[in-house]
Amino acid sequence: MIIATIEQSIEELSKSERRVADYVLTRPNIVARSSINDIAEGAEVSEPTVIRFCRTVGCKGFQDLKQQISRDMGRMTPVSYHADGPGAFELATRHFDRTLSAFFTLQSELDKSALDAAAHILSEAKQYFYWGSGRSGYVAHDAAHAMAALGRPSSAISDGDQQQDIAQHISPDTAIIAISEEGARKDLLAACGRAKTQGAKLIAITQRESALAALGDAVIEVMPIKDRSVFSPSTTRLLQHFVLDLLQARTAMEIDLASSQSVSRYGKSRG
Amino acid sequence: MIIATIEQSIEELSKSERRVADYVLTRPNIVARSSINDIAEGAEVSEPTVIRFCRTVGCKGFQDLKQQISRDMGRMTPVSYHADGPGAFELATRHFDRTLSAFFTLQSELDKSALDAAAHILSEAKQYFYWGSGRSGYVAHDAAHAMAALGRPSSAISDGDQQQDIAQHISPDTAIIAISEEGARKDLLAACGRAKTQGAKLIAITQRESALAALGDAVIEVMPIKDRSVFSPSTTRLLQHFVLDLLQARTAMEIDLASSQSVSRYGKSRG
DNA sequence: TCTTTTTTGTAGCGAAACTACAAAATTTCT
DNA sequence: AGAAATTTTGTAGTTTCGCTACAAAAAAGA
Repeated sequence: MIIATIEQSIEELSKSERRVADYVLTRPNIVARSSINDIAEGAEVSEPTVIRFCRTVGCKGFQDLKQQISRDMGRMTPVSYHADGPGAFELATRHFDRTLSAFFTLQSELDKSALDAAAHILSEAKQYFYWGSGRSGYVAHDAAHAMAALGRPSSAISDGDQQQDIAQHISPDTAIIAISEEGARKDLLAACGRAKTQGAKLIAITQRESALAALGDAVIEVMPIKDRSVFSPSTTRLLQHFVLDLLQARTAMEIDLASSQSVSRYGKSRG
Repeated sequence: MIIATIEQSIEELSKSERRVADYVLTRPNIVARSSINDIAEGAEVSEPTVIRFCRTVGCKGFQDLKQQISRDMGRMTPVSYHADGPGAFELATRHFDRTLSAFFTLQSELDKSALDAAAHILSEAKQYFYWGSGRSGYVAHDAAHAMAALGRPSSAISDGDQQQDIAQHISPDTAIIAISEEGARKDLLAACGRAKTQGAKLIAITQRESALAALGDAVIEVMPIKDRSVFSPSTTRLLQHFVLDLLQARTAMEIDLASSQSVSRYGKSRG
């Protein structure tokens, strides 16, 4: 943001200060590693002018300017991540690129309050079912495996019929975690709907505004990555894994918190 | 990704340095605006210890550390505000950081010739077995599922005994893809050894210099991510998934290439 | 237990950021 | 145009900061 600020306020600057601005704008990365002296020499002004420049563009001092520039650079880097360059055509590079940018996008779009809501549901449920079909089925199994470490019974079902059978007799203290890229599978939707009428809570890990998302008590949005290249690996399932890791960790915290609070309520009252 | 680097190298630090690490990790934003003195006092160590800490985690000095932290904070503070609970933002952020940096590391260390070698083996084999235990088992199943799209019989076995049974009667036109974080499971190693004596080819997806790696005809190195934080999601398995995606795509190309060459031999000879 | 190695802190140096003040340069007003 | 006022820029100096050299303390090994 500081870079933009400098660009905008460049007209209000004095002659010398403008030279500093030019110098900074043309090589921000270098400036972030330079001393005042370096910049004063480079822009051919005196050191205090550099400091005055910092103040005029809204920084507390030179250190502050450098820091804000670094921050900006951090924001810039991931966006235009080696879009081209030697070997950009190469398979591994392209795949890396695509995967990383998918993660960056997820990072910026992830709704943390939804994550909290989901973790809260899980912390209050007594048992978990992970439902997913096809490739999401493996994700479900993996997540159930990991979740078992929290001490609650958790299992994964990747068969639609089984899901429906279970939904018939599900108890209200159960949480369903439904995983689906598109969120449109009929059998999964039916099973989830049935489970909800039985009182179970539903956490949906799927695409925004899908039918499954509409059903969920908490919805963690994971966008399906469309990729029409000949050999299309499913990046989405990596994101699903990631989100479920996050959910597990968050739930563990939630449970931990709840138990320590109930301890203190009885054991550590002060007065 | 200095934050993740610090988290990962925390076990290699000395007692005092670890206190600095704790201090920095719990308030990175403040540290980015502090002097060495502030941090020395806050972490209750001497100033040189702080500098030594910077060096151990790979920074050039204290300034460099601050700058990298600022950069990270820029990356971590996207559009969405962290207006939600105290824990959620931190958790998600750190997890993103850790995951992305793992991918970056993998990218820089991935041996593409090993990938080619493995793809070549797969293109010549008639059937595939994916072997993995525990959490790697789910990875194996997922990969086998995806590989089936190439038209070769492929299956996943996550049980050690079954692996050994199969190894006994394996045919030489089989390729084993063994997936293991540590690469030290005895039953898996025994099965792989047996399969090799039967003439099968072995592709190892595991850590460098492990026992399993020593056995492999092609070895794709995936480093295990040590993380002793209370709730530790397995980033390594994401890398495994990724590498297997890459392998699948590369193999598809290889097969495609081989078939088109044999076509051209008869149909497109030039002269 | 004594030696060797590692870890941590003390003291001090040089450079860096910042301030106070004065000299130019620019503008304003007669 | 020329003096006063104002703004802009630079010089010199102060303080703080980052860093290094070295020594003390702690831990590990013999």
